[in-house]
Amino acid sequence: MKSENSKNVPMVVIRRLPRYYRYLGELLKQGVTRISSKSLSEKMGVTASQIRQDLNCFGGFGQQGYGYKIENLYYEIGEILGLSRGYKTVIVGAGNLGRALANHAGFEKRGFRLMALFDNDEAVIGKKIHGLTIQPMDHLEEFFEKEGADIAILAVPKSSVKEVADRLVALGIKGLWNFSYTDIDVPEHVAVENVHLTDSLMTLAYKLTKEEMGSKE
Amino acid sequence: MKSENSKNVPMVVIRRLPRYYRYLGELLKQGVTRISSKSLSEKMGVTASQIRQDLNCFGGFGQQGYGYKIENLYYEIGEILGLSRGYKTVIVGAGNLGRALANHAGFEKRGFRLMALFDNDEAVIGKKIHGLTIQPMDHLEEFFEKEGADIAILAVPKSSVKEVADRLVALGIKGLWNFSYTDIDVPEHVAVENVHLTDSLMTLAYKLTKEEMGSKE
DNA sequence: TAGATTGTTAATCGATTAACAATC
DNA sequence: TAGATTGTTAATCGATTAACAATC
Repeated sequence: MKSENSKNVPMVVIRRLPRYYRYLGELLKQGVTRISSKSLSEKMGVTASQIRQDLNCFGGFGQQGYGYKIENLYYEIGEILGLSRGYKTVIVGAGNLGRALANHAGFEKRGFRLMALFDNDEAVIGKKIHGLTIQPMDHLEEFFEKEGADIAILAVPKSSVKEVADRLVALGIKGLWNFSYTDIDVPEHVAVENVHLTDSLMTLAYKLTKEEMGSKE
Repeated sequence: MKSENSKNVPMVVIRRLPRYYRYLGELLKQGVTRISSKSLSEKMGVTASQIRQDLNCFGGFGQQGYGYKIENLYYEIGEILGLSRGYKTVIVGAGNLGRALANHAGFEKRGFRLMALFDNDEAVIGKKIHGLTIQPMDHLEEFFEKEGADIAILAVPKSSVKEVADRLVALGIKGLWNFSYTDIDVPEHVAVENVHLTDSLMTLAYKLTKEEMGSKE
């Protein structure tokens, strides 16, 4: 058993945890109770070595000669990620994307609590989405005083994301999930995770392009 | 100048190209015409070495003693990614997310052509989104016969993604942009790019959790 | 020309895989 | 116990950074 103080786990390992979590959840749903790194590796298309190395960054979750108890491992990964912490989440920018994200089933299932939506467009303010009324941006400060929030989902246009991010940082936000087509610059203690959709689509385009080149030569 | 046949550029380099493209586009908009790897590296928070190494996977785009002509480099990266190929794109699954993606401004600006939306929910079929009428899934085969498509955006629930993906592969799709909360299994010649939103949110949660742990100890 | 900056090689760093002793 | 599989160390592989000769 390693120290709880998982100080320097490389980010590349962290980014694999949600995928493990996903596969383990699936197995659990199928009623499977234990699994070896070898058979999990075959399902996931990675090496068993990598799975064991990754998990051992956090502690000895397995049992020699037996493998891993799926329920336990699933729970532990959830804890590492902080899914039981019930992070309070707000959506800033209730356009098409913001509203779609509000209705995204997965987030609340994974323990995130959607508390409010904000926008400055009169056309959407007052609309009810996923049981919540879209509030004007002016209410942001008051909301943070009363309720507070851990995570803000940034679904605003590129042009306003800088200003909005600064405002949220001033209000004490802990993490920003950024969907705008630009990187944002925040103090080091604020966590940022970017979802650059256009970047991802361009990467897909590259793969097609490469495939086409390959077949022509 | 290296060979055009950019066969073995590591994926990790490819994934950085859209970000270069983004920064270069921004500079271009600001009227900047040339840049050195050093000053670009400062803007982007990466090393100048990495920029030069990355770009040299594709050819000598720069000029010693001068740097890179932004317009030229921007164009070249666009070509590498295949942005001028006008990839025909369809959205399968016109729920909240699918409809939001249809309205996403960035894609058409980057050369992707949205041709059609499909869904099997009577409640949305016939609705007009972004100038296109949502069609029933039955029309898929006919559409591919008449028009064809390169990329399908998969915004269907996890439960049907496997079936939908198989169907699209049978129709000759070249790339799948997968938004469902599951990995998909397709023949090797079909490109897949996953956008696992929940995975990304969990990664963000980890960062918050780590931050909190750190401040408590 | 002198200064600047690339393209590219070599050195370093980090991540993945292989191997195996420990042990359930 | 014997077989299986982990945890962990060592070996390999790949990616990043540093350095510098080439050259604009």
